[in-house]
Amino acid sequence: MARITITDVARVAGVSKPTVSRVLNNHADVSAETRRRVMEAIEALGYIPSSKARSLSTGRHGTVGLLMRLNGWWGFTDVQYGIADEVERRGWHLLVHPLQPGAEAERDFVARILPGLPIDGLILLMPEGMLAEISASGMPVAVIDDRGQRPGLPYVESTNREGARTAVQHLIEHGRKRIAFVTGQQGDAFAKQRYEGYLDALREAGLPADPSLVLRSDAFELHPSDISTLLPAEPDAIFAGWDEIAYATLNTLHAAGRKVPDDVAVIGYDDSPIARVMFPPLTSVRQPFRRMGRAAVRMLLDSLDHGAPVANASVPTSLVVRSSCGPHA
Amino acid sequence: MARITITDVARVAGVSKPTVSRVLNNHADVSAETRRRVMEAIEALGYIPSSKARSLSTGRHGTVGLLMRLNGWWGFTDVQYGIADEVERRGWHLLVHPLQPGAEAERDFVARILPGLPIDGLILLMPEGMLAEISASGMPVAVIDDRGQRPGLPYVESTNREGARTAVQHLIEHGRKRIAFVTGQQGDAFAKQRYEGYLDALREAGLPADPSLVLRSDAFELHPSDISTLLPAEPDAIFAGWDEIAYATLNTLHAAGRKVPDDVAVIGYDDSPIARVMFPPLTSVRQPFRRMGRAAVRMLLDSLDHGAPVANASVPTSLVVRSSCGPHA
DNA sequence: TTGTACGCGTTATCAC
DNA sequence: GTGATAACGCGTACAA
Repeated sequence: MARITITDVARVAGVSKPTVSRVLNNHADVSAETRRRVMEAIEALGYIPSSKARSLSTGRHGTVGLLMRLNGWWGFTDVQYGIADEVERRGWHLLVHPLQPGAEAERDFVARILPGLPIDGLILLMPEGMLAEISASGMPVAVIDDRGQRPGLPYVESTNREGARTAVQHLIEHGRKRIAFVTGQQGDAFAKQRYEGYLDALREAGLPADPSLVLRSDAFELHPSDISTLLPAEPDAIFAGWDEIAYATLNTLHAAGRKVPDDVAVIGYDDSPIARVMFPPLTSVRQPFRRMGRAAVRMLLDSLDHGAPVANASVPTSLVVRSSCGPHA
Repeated sequence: MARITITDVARVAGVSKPTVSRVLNNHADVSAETRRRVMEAIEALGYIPSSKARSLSTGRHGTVGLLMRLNGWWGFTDVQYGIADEVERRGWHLLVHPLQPGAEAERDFVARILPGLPIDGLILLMPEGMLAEISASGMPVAVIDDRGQRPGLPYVESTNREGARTAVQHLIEHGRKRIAFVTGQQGDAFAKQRYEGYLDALREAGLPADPSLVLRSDAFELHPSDISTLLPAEPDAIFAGWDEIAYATLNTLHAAGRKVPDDVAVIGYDDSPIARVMFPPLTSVRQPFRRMGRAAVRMLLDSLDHGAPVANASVPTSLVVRSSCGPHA
């Protein structure tokens, strides 16, 4: 049997095609009686609009794109769920495109692939280099990234500075006084902000900022040999820039014979899947990945739908308390 | 400036629209000379086909759907990457749709949402209940699931039985003789298959199958109080049905004062992100999630493109050796 | 408030 | 091997 089209609905309802279209798109200028008749016909026929025809006619796919890289980062799924859910809530769809690694592949993507993708906007998660080119290509974009501001583009970040402050406050509430801070990628905005939050908490508590308790490295990965350089300063707590560093910190402390949390409390950042199974289970700051995805969608679609101006969003973190900082206060 | 269409290309190349279309779609019946002229015009104009118009004309979106649930499972990203990559390789696209939890939401999905999605086929990852309804709705489907066969539907699984056998062989090669097996969800196919593989390895090595070394539960989560019931049988190795159970097993052994791997070796299944950070780091069987995603795409598109018959695939696991089974043999 | 006429860009059909 | 023409199903001026 042939597909049921808007023409069939119009015939059954005894109206014209455009009237059916008006009803479908909630235009105001349709009488209640006509609208009812049309709705009945739609229901009776089981009519479902053709997204194909609609796309051609409107010039829109009703689809938002999301790029995904090979080296799957554990938080990706959560961000994607937030995006997908918000997108569907607004009657749009989510297209996921795998991005091949390498600079050349990225250039190829912008030049040859992106223009052919059935999408009306793109959400970029921690973009590496090609942001400017994409944006220049005319594709509307929203960025989720906490490694630096994106002037002129809508972007979402989480409250790194406040999250870090909360973490250090937690340590202070547990009676710690000599609190160390370890991070890698010190050049990135998020690492700087977490350091600022660390200083904020110390200052508010009237604790001195001791440089010998701070290790900020450019590296992505920190090893026990790095972290152990902090031990002579006798910290009674260590705030790690993210959970992987907290893991290396725990190993360092165990190897040095320090008990966690009795001798040294440890707190991480990100609440990654590994936090729960560390020894001891790691207290950590959780980033609101789903909400960040949602916020990005809202910014993108608001600008697409009714030309909303470029906006930014900063969503708050929360603290997940386990046992690496000792018994609750 | 207006969009460049097939008409522009035809005009510049001095041919008709259908001829350009034939070139674009690699139809054989175009002379080499004409093809060259058309390609030149395409290049010169920077023409990019409209996916919108193409969809309407062909009746296809060129898009495959993937359902995603809220309770993000850690392996989802990998499967999705495999799917996305294979889909793009074949010139299709991937649409990700969030599935709301609850039976009612699932019914609503099949009845009202699915027919309106811009997709031509659907990949189901560990579907819960609605598989039959979806399949009955006429939407082509491929299933990735290792919890049981799906007669009449294309599905992908991994070699659970062989994977388990490899794990137990690994323990045997490390000199272990009293090897225990712990699993939950014993009713599911994958748990049964892993048990079979465990028995296979014992049999091949001439080791007795001691029932007091086997714990098969219906539960999803196992606790130290469950697992410790195995200890009186004095196992020198424990094969856990999956990594979460291995984690509970490690905790149980530590609490009982058994050293791992000296007294008892432990091996897991899945190579989940937590395996690496356990104490000691867990040796585990890795499932080829990306390849499973790829296989599902191939089955789905082959049947969509040239009506390939319903097929199944079983992709092999691999062993990731860490230190929970002692030094290498 | 409703209907007529047309365009969106492509592919398929059928001549030539 | 190539070209004219007709769909595909919907939205939208514009007219009534």
